[in-house]
Formats: sequence, structure tokens, C-alpha cells
Amino acid sequence: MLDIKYLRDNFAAAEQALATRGGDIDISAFQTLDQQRREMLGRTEALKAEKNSVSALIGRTKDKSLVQDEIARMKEVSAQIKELDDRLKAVEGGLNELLMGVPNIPHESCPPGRSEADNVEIKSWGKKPVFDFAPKAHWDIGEQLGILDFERASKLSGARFALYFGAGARMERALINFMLDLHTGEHGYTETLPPFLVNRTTMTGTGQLPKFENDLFHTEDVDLFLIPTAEVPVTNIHRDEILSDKDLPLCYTAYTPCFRKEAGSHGKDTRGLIRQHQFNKVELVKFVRPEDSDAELEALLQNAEQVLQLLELPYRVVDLCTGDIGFSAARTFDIEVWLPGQDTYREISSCSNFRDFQARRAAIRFRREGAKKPELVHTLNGSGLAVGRTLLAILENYQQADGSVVVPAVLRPYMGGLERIEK
RNA sequence: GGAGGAGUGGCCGAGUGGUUUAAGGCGGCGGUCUUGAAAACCGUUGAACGAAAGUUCCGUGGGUUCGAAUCCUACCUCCUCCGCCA
Repeated sequence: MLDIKYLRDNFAAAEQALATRGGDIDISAFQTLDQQRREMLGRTEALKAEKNSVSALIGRTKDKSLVQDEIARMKEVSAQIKELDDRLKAVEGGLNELLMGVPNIPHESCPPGRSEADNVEIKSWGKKPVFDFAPKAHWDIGEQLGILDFERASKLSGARFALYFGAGARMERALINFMLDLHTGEHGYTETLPPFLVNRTTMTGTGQLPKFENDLFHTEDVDLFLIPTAEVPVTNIHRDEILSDKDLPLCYTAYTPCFRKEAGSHGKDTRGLIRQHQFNKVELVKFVRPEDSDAELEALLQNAEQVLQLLELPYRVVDLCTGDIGFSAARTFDIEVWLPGQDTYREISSCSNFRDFQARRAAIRFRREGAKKPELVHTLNGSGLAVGRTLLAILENYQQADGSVVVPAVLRPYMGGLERIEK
């Protein structure tokens, strides 16, 4: 959510900045609603002040017959307050609905652009493997090795689900452990294991609701949602809290499965592990002081990159343009891993600075040493990494002419010393 | 799922219709005293909106009343017992 005061004082600038995202973001109703709200609030508060003081007088008067006129008049005033409050609530509801639907303002250094095509590659790492045979796509490798079974998965659950066997299942688990050990042991993150079902307030805090309900799986008999990313429960850990300055930055990592409806992506990435309704992810989440968030995003990005470097998987880093960053984000770097079986780079991590956008929705604040007023923190998160996509990248990059797959050295201790997956 | 009990400030806890701008205690902060510290004593101690006056917040929402932490109601959470269960 944007700062209502900022919007009030810099309306034109905000409108212009939001326009760089493209699409049709309409905040024209803001000024009228805001003005109405403030005007009504002034009137209702004046009436309440009168009611309070006269009611106190009535309370102090022993002989109520002396204050019959006041009681009658306050009855009138109360009715007015109630009516005004109802109208005020309607206006505030409208204002809130509008604000909740407005995306974040892009960071000043976010490259301008309209779409994915305008994103800026800022780095590439590693050497793409060279094959003396035609490299296969991971679904072929996985099915031929008997470690992935998409046909039976669809029997169980439908399209966009995966079933792993043997060394495949074990590698998925090994990757989760490897990533968590790296981030907790080397990068200073605290491991958390949050709920995978969350309520409406939690989904609203990070910005998935109210706008993107269609992308979420919802339970039928209770009002809960399956998390689309660990960002949601982990960021909300500190909702409605005032953190202590000396505790910042707070860095968490969490493994969770992620559930996404993928509505609107019919026909895209229908084969393989790329786009699933359920996938595993290790997430990195930070709560930081506002002045530190730019540097913390760089650090978080490096922590995510480190996973690919240790696995020796080639990748590039892309700076997303104003037209391509997500709803809540001010700045986003995507890490894209090289997939030789498909001759392309694919996103494997998305690292974002949300500045105070989520913190304002979720009321996550901190108090500086000696300061009276609490301030909003900045929140950040990034995948460290998407596990299924990491596994498929390994299958494609480490595939051999005979159909086997070499296990990256760093994963072997997590796989009982297994060096190669063979049929 | 059934029965009972409870939700008050950072924490404990008083308050069952009107001088509550929520008693008292603990903790925190400042001060007096002290060579320093402790103890003692004094003061102070939340959040949102607002330029301010002021308004709002006693689990959450609705209601009764001139007036609600206090009464009614629905919901949420926690605790105890019973049942079921990994």
C-alpha cells in the first residue's frame, strides 16, 4: 500500500511513476475520496467531543431531572454521529479498496520499459556445457531414468503435477537440505517452518489479496488459502509488531511447498517441471532499515546466486524493468538458469525489494534507539532457489551421452555419496 | 465434535453503567542521593489520525444507552476436561 500522505502531497508525481508500469492504473478517484474522508472525519469528531463532554456533565449531575434537556439533545447528537460514521465508513471502504489495488511505485533505479523485452541483463556466470550429442529436455531425461513420472502424476491430481521416484525424489530433498544449510550456515539466515495454509489477513499483508485471489487455491469449508510462496507466511510473522532497532536486519529462510493455480497460463510450459500447481521452494526473507534495503537486496541476490555457483549451473541476472516488476515490488532482479535441453534461460529466482509497501499493509515497524515514533521497515525476499527448477536444470546441464546424469559434487554428501544417476 | 472457563497497556493484574485522561505492581527510561553501583525516593513510560483542539483503540464485528472495559449478540483465540486422531 502506498503512503496516503505521500499520495496527497505528490499526486501528480505518483500518477506519473505508476504510469511507467504500463497497464491502466487509475487513481483519479483518490483525491475526492480523501477530501471527503477528511471533511467527514472533522465533523464526526467535533460531534463526538461534544457528546463526551456533555455526557460527563450528565454523569456528574446527581439529580437527572436537571439535565433532561441535555439527554434529549445528546440523543439527537448520537443519531447524527451514527449516520455520519456510517457514511464515513463507506467512504473509507472505497478509499481503502482503491489503495489496496494500487501497485508499488518503482524504484528510481528500476530500468524503464514496457515488458519483459525491456529487461536488462546485468551479469552472466558460468560456462554453458558443450555436448557432442543433442541435449535432451529434462522430462525425457527424467522419464527415461525412471525418476520422474508425469503420466501417473496426472492420474493422481491432473495436469501440472509431478511424481518423483528414487534418486529424483532424493535429489529434490537433497537440494532443499543443501540450500537451507547454506543459507543458515554461511549466510546468516534463521530457518523457519511456517504454516502452508494462511488466512485472508495474511494474504492481504503481502499483497496477494485482494487483487489476485484467482491465482490462489482456497479451502472450501474454512476461509484459508494455500500459500503461493513462503514469502506470505514468513513476512507476516512480524505483522502488527514493532521491532527493536538492534534486531534488524532480521533474515529468515524457509522451505515450503508453493501452490499456484496458474490461471491464465494455459498452454504455457505444459511439459515437465517448469510450471506446476505445486512446487518446492526455499525462500529468503529480510526485514531491514529503510536506508539499508538497496544494499540488502544486492546481498540477498548474491546469497541466491551462490546456490547456482556451488552447483556449477550457468545463469544470468536480469534487472526487471518498470513494466515487468510485480505488484508489490519496487525493484526486482531475476536469476535465470541456463537450460541446454531447451536452449534457453529460465527464471529460477526472483529477488525483490518491496520497500515499505508490504510493511505498511501488514503494519511491520521498528523503533530507532531513542526515537519516539516507530517507522515502517523495508521488506525483501527472493527464492533461494526454486527447487524443482534447480533439479531440472541439473538434469539438463549434467546429462551424459548414455542418458545418465552426474550428481553435482556439492550434492553428493546429501545423496549418500551417489555420483551418477543411472537407469 | 461435546462441556466448562478466560481474553485489559511491554508483562502481571484491579476494574461488572457515569469525576477511568484504566488502580496497583513488575520491567524500561530520566532524576535525587552516592567516589561508583545497589537500595530508597521522585518523575516518566503505548498506538493511529490531525497543524492544533480533539477523536479513536480494554480479542474482533454488530447492538442497547445521553454515556460501555463494564450489559446483549455473533465470531476468533487460548486454557481445562471428555471423545477422536498423526
